[in-house]
Amino acid sequence: MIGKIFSNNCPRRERRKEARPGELLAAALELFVEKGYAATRSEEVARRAGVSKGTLFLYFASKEELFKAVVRENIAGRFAEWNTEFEAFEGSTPEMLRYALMMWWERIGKTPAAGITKLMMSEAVNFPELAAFYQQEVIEPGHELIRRILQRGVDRGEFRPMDMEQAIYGVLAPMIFLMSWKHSFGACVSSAHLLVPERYLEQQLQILLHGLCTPDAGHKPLSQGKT
Amino acid sequence: MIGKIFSNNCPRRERRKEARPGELLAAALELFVEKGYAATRSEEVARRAGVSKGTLFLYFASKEELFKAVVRENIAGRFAEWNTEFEAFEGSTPEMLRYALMMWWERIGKTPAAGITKLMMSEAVNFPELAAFYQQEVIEPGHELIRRILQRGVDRGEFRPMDMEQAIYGVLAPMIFLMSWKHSFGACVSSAHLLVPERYLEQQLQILLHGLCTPDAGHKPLSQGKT
DNA sequence: TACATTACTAACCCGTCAGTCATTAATATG
DNA sequence: CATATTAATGACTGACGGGTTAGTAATGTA
Repeated sequence: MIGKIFSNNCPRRERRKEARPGELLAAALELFVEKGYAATRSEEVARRAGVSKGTLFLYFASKEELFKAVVRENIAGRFAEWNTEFEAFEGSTPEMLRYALMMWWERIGKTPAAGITKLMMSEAVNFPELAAFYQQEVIEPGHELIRRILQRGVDRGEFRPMDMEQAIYGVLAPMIFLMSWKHSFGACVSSAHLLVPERYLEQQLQILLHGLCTPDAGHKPLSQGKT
Repeated sequence: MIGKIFSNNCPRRERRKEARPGELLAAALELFVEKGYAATRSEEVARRAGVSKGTLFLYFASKEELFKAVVRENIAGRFAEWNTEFEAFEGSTPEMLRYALMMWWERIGKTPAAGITKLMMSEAVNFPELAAFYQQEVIEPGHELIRRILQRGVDRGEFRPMDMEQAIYGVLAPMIFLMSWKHSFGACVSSAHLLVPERYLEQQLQILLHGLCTPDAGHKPLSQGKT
């Protein structure tokens, strides 16, 4: 755990060089997600990790470097793995899209890491260096991943030909909205219950695939039960 | 001639009690949208409105009250008008949905007012009082408006029956995402051109209505040109 | 002209926070 | 034990920003 409390006879100054960076990163992730980048006090990060502020700056050169390390640890480092996973996928592209959405939800969306994306949207304007970093390390790989899925669908005749760039945002938007909402108004009691992530994603997927309209002709009806 | 520092026609202290509030609100809107709530310095708002910081606090009790006034002026005050406009609408509900999206884009989305929504998503967690205010004055009326449109579609047999609350977010998400993106990464050069609002909205509408799948049977193909 | 009112300003107060550095103590070594 | 090394500390600094207020000047009124 983070932030041990030493009751009486414990030494004030533990020396644990190996463990500090990880504990500081964990504390930083929590606080950045909770309060945003600018509003997070480095002293509080340190305290939550059970050290003093000086120690934080011993392991990370600045608040900005600390944040970059958090992003690398929690998001940027995972794209390689996902790319290979999707190259091996064998089902239909609609299935692939569902799989991608659900996997994303399990591994990012429902975890604290989702808060980082929301945070970056919030602070990109005020911290252009962080924005450029995020653009390069997260946004571009993410777009590439979605683009490949959609292209596969078009190539196999499962999706209509489409304006690819806009369609990428069509897939991205529901996910980014979900993260942003969950970490903003979703955290306020009065509206927390209205948006139910799993149901929302399921419905977004149905909309993406079939739209809202009634099945005019031989159009398959909305069947939510099975894979 | 001796000590005269004010060279010519530049009076330092104009007295224009009537004009100040409007000018301060305009300056505040610009700066809040540009930098966010917390990052906006009240002194800069004052300077942009051509007065000193003291004067700002003469007209608005606090930074928070200033912000609320900006929200009222630019968003909250308009729902009544929109509600009556939609009650008089006579076309099909898909047409109504398109009209709503396009009208929203013209009157909010493409204006600086859109930045306020993005801003609120960013700072809701850190300023719960502002969040509650916004929830009450903007979010709830907005939801109600969308709910009415979707319900009309279902009642008239144009839309499938649906989980109404999640579907509201299905309509809201593309709009909110567009605002957020436009005012965050959209403002960074490297990705600004990728998301083209008008085309994005058009495609979102097509997706909402017809989905991404190929027209299995008598399903209309995607025709973007006309009304 | 003399005096009253008030819109406006500049300077100030007080709290906050990223980052620094002299000091302290835990460990290693002999 | 003595001594060296270094992980860890927390008081300190300088800059910043919301809000206040004593005082100034524009206007009104006689």
